[in-house]
Amino acid sequence: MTEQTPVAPSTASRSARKGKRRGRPKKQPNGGIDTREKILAAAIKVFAARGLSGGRVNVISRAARSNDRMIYYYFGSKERLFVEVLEKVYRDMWEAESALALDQADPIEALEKFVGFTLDYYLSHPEMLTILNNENLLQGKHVTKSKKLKELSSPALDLMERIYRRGVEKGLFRADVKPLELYLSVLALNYFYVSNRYTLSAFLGADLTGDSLKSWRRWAVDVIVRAVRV
Amino acid sequence: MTEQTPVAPSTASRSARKGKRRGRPKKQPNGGIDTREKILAAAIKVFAARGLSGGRVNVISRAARSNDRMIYYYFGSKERLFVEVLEKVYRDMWEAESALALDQADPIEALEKFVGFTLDYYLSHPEMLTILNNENLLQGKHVTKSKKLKELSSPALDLMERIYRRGVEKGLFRADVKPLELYLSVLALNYFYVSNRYTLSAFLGADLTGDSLKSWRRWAVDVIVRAVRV
Amino acid sequence: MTEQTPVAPSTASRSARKGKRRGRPKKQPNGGIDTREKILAAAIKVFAARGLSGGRVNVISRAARSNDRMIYYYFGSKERLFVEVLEKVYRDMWEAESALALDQADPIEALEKFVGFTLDYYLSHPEMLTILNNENLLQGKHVTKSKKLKELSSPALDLMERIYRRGVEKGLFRADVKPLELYLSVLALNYFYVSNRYTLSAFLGADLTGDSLKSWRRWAVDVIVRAVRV
Amino acid sequence: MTEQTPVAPSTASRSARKGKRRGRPKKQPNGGIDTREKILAAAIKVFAARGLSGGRVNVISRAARSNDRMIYYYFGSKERLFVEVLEKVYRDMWEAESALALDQADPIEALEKFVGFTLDYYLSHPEMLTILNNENLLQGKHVTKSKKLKELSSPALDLMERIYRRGVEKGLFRADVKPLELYLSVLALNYFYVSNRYTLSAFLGADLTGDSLKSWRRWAVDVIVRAVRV
DNA sequence: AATGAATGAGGTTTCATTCAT
DNA sequence: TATGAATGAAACCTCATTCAT
Repeated sequence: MTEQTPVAPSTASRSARKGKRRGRPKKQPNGGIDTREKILAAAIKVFAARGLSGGRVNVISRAARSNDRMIYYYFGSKERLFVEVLEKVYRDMWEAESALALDQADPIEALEKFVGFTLDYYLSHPEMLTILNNENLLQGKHVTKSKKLKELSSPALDLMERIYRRGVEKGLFRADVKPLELYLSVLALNYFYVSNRYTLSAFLGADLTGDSLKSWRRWAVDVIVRAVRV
Repeated sequence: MTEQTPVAPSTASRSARKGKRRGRPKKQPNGGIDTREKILAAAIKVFAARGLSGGRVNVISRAARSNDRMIYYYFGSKERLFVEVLEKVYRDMWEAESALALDQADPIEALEKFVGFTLDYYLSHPEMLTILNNENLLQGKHVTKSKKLKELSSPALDLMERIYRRGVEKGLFRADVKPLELYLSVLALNYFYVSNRYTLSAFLGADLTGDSLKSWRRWAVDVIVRAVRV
Repeated sequence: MTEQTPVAPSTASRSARKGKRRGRPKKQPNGGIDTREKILAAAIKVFAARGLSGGRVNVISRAARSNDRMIYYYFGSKERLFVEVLEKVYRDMWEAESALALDQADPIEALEKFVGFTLDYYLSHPEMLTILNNENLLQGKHVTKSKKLKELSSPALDLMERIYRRGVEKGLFRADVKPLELYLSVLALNYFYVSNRYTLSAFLGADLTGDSLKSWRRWAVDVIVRAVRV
Repeated sequence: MTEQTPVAPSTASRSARKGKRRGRPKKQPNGGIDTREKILAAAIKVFAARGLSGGRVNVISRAARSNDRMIYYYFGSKERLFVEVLEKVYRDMWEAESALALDQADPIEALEKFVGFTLDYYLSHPEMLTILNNENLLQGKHVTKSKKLKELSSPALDLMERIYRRGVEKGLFRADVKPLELYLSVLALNYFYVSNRYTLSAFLGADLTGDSLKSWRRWAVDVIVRAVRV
């Protein structure tokens, strides 16, 4: 599920319908809620691939095998659809983070697993990165608006704090580290690598998948562990 | 039904309208090249603020105190303008990097300075980040196209390689580090922090300037140094 | 120089403008297909009067009492609209030709009627000529594209073949004539006269309507009949 | 010299010039009048290939290896350039017609040669046809304006009158024919065939060159001769 | 719940033409 | 004579959105 997928080659002209089609229009209701989900899923792909302003309502509805009108029916506007996309993208990530059961593990090992998880999540959900980039472009405009997002917050940060504290208690980690900064560093190393792989590989002439990726994974773990180890 | 019918009074070719121009035209040629520069500068701002698809040609030309037409005169299309913007943004950074004179410095200190430089550059050139993000969104489409960009490459990577080698020679750094990964890590830590400050501060409820920024600067240096030190 | 700068007050996505619409929108849906027909009819007039490149989308939509957008809604592009115009113009002529019931008539008389019909059709459908001229200018570009046109073909050619054969059987016509060439000659004589009347009358200083037209009609019939008569 | 030739692939974007070019502009005067001729020649091709409204000033200047400005320098406007094109196209044809020395020949043979000449001229100067078609589209607008054109007139019509008179005198031709109509018929048969070859061959599925052309040539001569012979 | 039709505003691009040197 | 720079007007086309059924 890369942002390369369907999303339609963007050229397809919406219309040019011939005068033939006269028989009653074929409405195919399917329970309703289903359409909503399909639109949301399509919107994630499209916004991820083209950004907010580049993602066309039309392209989304087409990718959802529905029609423009339904987007307004369910979401009211393109922008509100985008907010829902943001919410879903975050919620999905937080759900995945919640499933991480690292509280019992050895702190160092927990750290390693957390780094790996982050990298894997970004790799398997690249849409998350581009959508966040977009939100950063707009200076957090929608994130700020969304009540849902403000109410929640990343379970991973809490997790990181717990891991860190246990590491300190066990005498494994130095005590003068801010868990938030540690946490952000994990994100940073992985976010950058995944998000910038296209421009990077253009310059470095090497693709950043395969062995390079494995090497980076080891390196990122190493950097993080060394950052806290006494 | 002859072709004579209403269809409007007009005239087949636009030239027939000649002489009707009213109000004195205010053309203020200035040697040409100047306009080009102004457009490029304006485009950097606008694309940085709104992205490629969100950055309106019209807004750019106005910001450059010129008119749409000149964009096409000098650049041919919005997209080619974007490519030039990309080129300029990279070139500017590489020029700044070239001014770094860290070859004589103590390797550790050189590393520290390099981290600091990167952070400062991103902070003072945030347009670089959003423009790169956009390019990543488009999967490096334009970077790949630009011959200029492919021919050049970051002086900083070379610099980092030299610093690292000297550190190893002096017995300060461990020998099993890939300079490229070290280099990317410096970028990653700073890129992420600056690029994501809006969404991050929305979630973390704290702004990431001021003291937080100072703290991050120290932390980033620390992370990098620890990553290579024996 | 942050992306915050002036650059205009706007908003990245157009949707933010919502709700500002003033004055009541006057949409007058009419079942749809009607608008399509009106556009097509208007397009015939406009393209006939100004050619493909001279025929402005804007002028067409206004003549159809609709708006530009609907042209794209129904036809996709100006060029596809032109193709449909071509198709319609041909189809209309072929329909008219189909109504010719000349199979029972005396071959000579049938020939005469056919010549007259052609002249009359061109006179009453001058748009046909200019549109065809345009297509010839473009070297048959659109005719070649249209599947519909390629599938069909002029009933008149068949008719001409039948008339000719009967004439030969009855010993009225000489046997060494190619019906296709005979047919083309009928078109040629009438096409030229009607199509070139403006330039011709400019040079000849006489208008080609009225008596001149009557005279030409007799002449054309005469030429064609003499061409085949034994 | 078909209208297919250079004329530039129409896609070439006029500008997108880089900021490099700083040295003094290279003016390469060449005697002046030469440029004028080159523009006129280029304009004939371009207007022939695209019509008046479709023929871009820019494309013309480029095809003439000059620049837009020179068109205005020499011709004042696109439309006046078109008028000159019209004039030249007519003048060239009249010159060719003047070279026809058919006054001594046998009337029948003269007729045959005249038909052949017309066909050949159209075939070798297809630009003539499309440019005339264009002028007809515009209802003779420019032809009417041009004083030069009105002062002159086709030598061929005079020639035809002389041939016809001699034919009548010799008892070869019937006496009740209007030479003008005879003349127009010659033009018509050839004009139609050459002008419509693209659309015709699209429908008839056969190209109209080669053998078909030879056949048509014989046929046209035959039609004309039969039209006047007693 | 679902959809075809309609639309205003504006987006990118092109055009003929003029200015200034 | 020649040319680069500049420009208003408009061309084609697209977008998000609403109406009406």
